[in-house]
Amino acid sequence: MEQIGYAPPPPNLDAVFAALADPTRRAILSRLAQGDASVGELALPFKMSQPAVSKHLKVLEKAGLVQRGIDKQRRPARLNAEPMAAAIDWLETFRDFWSSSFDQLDDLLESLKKQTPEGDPP
Amino acid sequence: MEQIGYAPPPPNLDAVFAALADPTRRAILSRLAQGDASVGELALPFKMSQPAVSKHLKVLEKAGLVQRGIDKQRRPARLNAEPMAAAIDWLETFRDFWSSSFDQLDDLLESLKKQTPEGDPP
DNA sequence: TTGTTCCATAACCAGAAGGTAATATAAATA
DNA sequence: TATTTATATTACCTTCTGGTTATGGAACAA
Repeated sequence: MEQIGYAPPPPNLDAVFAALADPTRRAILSRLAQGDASVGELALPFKMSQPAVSKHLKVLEKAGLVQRGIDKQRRPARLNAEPMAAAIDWLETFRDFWSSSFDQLDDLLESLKKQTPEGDPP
Repeated sequence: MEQIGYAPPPPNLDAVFAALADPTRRAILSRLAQGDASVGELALPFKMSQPAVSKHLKVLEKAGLVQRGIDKQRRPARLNAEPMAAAIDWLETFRDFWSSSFDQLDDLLESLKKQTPEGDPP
């Protein structure tokens, strides 16, 4: 028995969000939250070919969301949620903006009477 | 002055995560966190054509992350972070899995000695 | 050894994504 | 009215994505 692919790369938000953008992959992650699963086990409930699932797993793996093991002929997948924390970290920087969504429309109407204001981007 | 596109659609995680998967779009969102901006203002710092930015804005709009206004010839974009909350909600369901990332490798090694366990998917 | 199970890989395809340049449109300005 | 400004739209191109079938290889089982 072995383990491959040590030292998962630092979370790449591009890859992480892209991986999460597919419903099949999110379902796979949810499934893996209940325990490791082989490719075959994952392929069953989704009416999809086995190679398709292998592809999805590879996308999840490159995003660091899944690690693979080796167990006889199987290559069990295990959830690695750390990149999700990175995604949340990024999203949290916007937290201020969804607490005050009340009079947001009023704000918009108001702000547009003046000219558009400040700001220099990345 | 007017406002268009009322009643933003309920957050679609597919669209939200896909929108977030592009670094230009994340940069646009960060920029908008500092204040509304017109298309031209957004296009400047990114060395990209104006139509490209318009496309990105449309993706963000469909994901509900941005609302557009009308101010004379301008169509200022405003951040709407609510869909981010939905994204976080989904991600938070995995929170258990990134607190215990210590001996995760050991866990993996251990679990693979037995057969793969339980679980029935979506 | 032979077959079977589990998975990966290759080749292929249609459609979506991300970019461009060129053009059209709408509102402000001269 | 003519021009300029701000944005959208169109047409086009290339690359990526998500799926397929077919095939190959490794490990177990008979």
